[in-house]
Amino acid sequence: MIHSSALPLAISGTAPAATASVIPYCHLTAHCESCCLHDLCLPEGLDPETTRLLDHIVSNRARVKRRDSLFRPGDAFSSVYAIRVGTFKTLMLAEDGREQITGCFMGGDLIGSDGIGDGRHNCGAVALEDSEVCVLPFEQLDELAHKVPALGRNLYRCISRDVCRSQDMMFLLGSMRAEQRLVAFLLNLAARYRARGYSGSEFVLRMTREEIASLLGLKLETVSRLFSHLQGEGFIQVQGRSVKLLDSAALKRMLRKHAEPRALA
Amino acid sequence: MIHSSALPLAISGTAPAATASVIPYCHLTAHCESCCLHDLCLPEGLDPETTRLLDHIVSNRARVKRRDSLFRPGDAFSSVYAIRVGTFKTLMLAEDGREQITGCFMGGDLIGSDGIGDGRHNCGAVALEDSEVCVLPFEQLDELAHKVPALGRNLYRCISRDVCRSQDMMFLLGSMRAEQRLVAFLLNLAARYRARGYSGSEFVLRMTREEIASLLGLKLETVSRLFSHLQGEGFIQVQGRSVKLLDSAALKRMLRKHAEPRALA
DNA sequence: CGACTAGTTGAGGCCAGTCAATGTTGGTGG
DNA sequence: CCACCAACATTGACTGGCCTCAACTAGTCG
Repeated sequence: MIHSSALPLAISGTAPAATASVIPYCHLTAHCESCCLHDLCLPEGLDPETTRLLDHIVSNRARVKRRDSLFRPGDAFSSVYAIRVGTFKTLMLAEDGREQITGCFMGGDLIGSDGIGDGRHNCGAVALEDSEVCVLPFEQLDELAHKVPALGRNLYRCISRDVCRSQDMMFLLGSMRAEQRLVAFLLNLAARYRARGYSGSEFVLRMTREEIASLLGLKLETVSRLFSHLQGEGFIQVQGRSVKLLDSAALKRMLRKHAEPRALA
Repeated sequence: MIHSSALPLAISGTAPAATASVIPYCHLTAHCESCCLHDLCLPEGLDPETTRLLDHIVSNRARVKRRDSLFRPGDAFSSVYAIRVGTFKTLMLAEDGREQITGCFMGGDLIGSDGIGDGRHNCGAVALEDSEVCVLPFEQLDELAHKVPALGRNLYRCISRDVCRSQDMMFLLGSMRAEQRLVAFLLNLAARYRARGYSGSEFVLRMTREEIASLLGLKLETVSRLFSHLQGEGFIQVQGRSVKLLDSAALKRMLRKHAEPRALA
């Protein structure tokens, strides 16, 4: 059982008490300017001076332990968060407690922008491993953006990309079969790891089968079976959460057609 | 057959030639200040002076005829659009030409923000009936937002709400059964019509069964059957595209449980 | 060791998809 | 005005992909 509700919140909405549990992060090593994710994150393309200004906005950098919530659905919105290290899932809760995972985010991704709209977070964010985020109080961010147009632009861009990401996900959920969904998920992960300088053909999943299933609108047994099947076909190699993509070209081909009526050999 | 690709574009990306086909709209009746959608749209909460400034930004108001595209997937991004009158669907195209509908938008909604991210529209927007939009060139909008912080805030809010809307849709596609999806869709429409001063219990669908099916990740026959079934249960009344919600409470109850194990009578 | 979590695999059932026939509606032209 | 046609919608019969239920394995932690 995941006692997520019993675990202490790393950061919770605006409650001052909660921030006390934030483990202080060494500021010497944490500057946008020198951050290796610079080009994937908010400061992308900004000049050094602006980057330094942005650096001052980052009120604190927080560690979030595995399974802790960065924010929860319904929490008052105050900040957006840039992931420095680690991985997060975003989720929504049904009335009966079941969770629907809506996204998987890694270093350089900005999360929490869903709260700008009406001051409350629509989804929650939970760390999939011990992680670190830069806390960007939105008030201050917005203020700085008015002084530095380029930053405002970048912020719009980040949020807009979130819209696109969600649209892509709706496309996946609305029009792909189970196997295609998993393949699309794997290829998406691969591309994002590659963009971050890691191997795009060999990586470790941060999610359980159940979490992957939830994200893809499937059941865990189905995901497990699909992994086995893709391995059987020689397209991938799976060992628990370690995945190796053996034939990316073949995988990409699987996304082409909706349901090929079994073409002849 | 929908010859959408053969139909003239009302407005297409940045090509100046395309704007020639925009049917000029009577400017006398089209001011944000006096627009009845004022409170649902970008100028929400802005003071009269700012609203007037925003009004000047609206370079033109365009009529888009039924089945015409306002923008297409891959089009260069230049503007966002506020719907004045009518309804639009947004869609994405698979390689094989099939379309996946990702949203349904009506008066007051802002569409096109998916293009801010990387300068190209991720999805397309097609009018479901003869419609009118306010064209908001993003460059100018952004510029004005720097002078008027409140406008910038509203713009962030609008885009963020888009993120929430997409998340809600992912929740629907990922965790609801067919009937629940249709019910959620109907209740969502009802709420939006109500917010616009129309009846929330009796309205006309702007989409075909096939379009509704695509939006909900189903097939048209399934949607048709579900309509018949909901009518049979006495929850709604359907006649083609005219829908009457007879028992909203019962409909809302249907969204509660994932799959009730057939409770006894 | 026992308890628990995570993952795999099998058997069977059901929901929604597929295929197909028919009915309905709305626009167009004789 | 009606005939005609195409698009839209409904309904039935059947199928199959994914879910459900269940058993079993492996790894981890107190």
